Amino acid sequence: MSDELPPWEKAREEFVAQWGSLGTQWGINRTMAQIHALLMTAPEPMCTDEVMDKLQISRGNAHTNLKDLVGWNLIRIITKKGDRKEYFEAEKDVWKIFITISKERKRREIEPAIRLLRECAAQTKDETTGPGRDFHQQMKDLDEFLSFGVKVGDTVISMKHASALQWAMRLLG
Amino acid sequence: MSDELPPWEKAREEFVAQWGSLGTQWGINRTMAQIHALLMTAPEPMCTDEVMDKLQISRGNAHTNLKDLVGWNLIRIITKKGDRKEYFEAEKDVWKIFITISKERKRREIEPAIRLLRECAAQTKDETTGPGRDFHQQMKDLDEFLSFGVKVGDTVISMKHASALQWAMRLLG
DNA sequence: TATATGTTTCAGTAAATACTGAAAGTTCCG
DNA sequence: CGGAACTTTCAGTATTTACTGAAACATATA
Repeated sequence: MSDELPPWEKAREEFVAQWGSLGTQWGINRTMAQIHALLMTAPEPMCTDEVMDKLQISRGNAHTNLKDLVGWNLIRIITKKGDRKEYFEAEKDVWKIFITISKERKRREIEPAIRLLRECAAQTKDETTGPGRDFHQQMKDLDEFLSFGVKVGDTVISMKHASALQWAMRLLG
Repeated sequence: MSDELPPWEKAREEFVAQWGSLGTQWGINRTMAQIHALLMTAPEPMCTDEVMDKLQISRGNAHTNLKDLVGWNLIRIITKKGDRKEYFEAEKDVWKIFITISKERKRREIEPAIRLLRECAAQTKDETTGPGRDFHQQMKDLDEFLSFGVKVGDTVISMKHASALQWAMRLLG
């Protein structure tokens, strides 16, 4: 019952474990981050049972988090012919991962915030003096900043990696 | 016992409540996000008791989260002469808030990730074939991407708001 | 020094979140 | 149809995280 791990798998296990911890700081649950790390470093697509086995987690947990990752567009389902199982494969291209995460965060986190800010600004648009006016202005400032950020973000994620790189280099240069 | 709220305070209460919910999605606890929202929209610095009262939370909770926000450099302590109480005031300038949050997230979330990636890359630097080599390359790609992102971020947050704006405008074309 | 005013800590508890495992559901195939 | 192979759901439970409230601590002032 000796488990001889290829040496790189040792590093991989550390990566998976630690990436999980880091994920929690980002408001991502540990298991989801671990599965993502596991698949990002998988030579081949993996099925649910393999994931369960590697991470020592239940079927329900593996299933839920795999499907959540599919929902984030960070992994996709692969089917092999003559095999009814679903296999999962992660996007490995760093630029594409970045774009995917940016889009999802924009949709889930930034846009709702902007809606709130506009709602609050609208409710106070008639305030023209004192604290009421300041509040209105603060809502507008935050809205403007986030909206502008979204616009910049949209431009960047519409770029090819090479163009974005070139553009960023000019900034650093 | 009627509580006549100035109309803008109605909007403010919604803002505080909702900002709290949004915060949880970012991995920030609800109370901390609410206090931040409260102080960002406070006409005057507030003391612990005022925060407790407005948000209906305990002294311990208020205290812990106020101090955490001070630790994030998002609010600062104000003392008034002839008054022993501590008052808290939030940074209201949107660009400064952005810079502060960027710096803290870099320190708490990005830098540890980079350390992990380098550690894992180092452990596999001798892998020259097959999955081991791919793993090594993936660690390097992720490292390079994040490190480059940090460099760009550092440049941006070292800029005056106006310069950053001008630069971003050029991108949007 | 005694007291008043405020701050900090923390053990206990409450609430939110994540996980398990088994049952129910689905699809394919003989 | 009947059952094998796989996926999905979800009630119950475990774990983590957040919160309370009271006691301990600190400091200024009478």
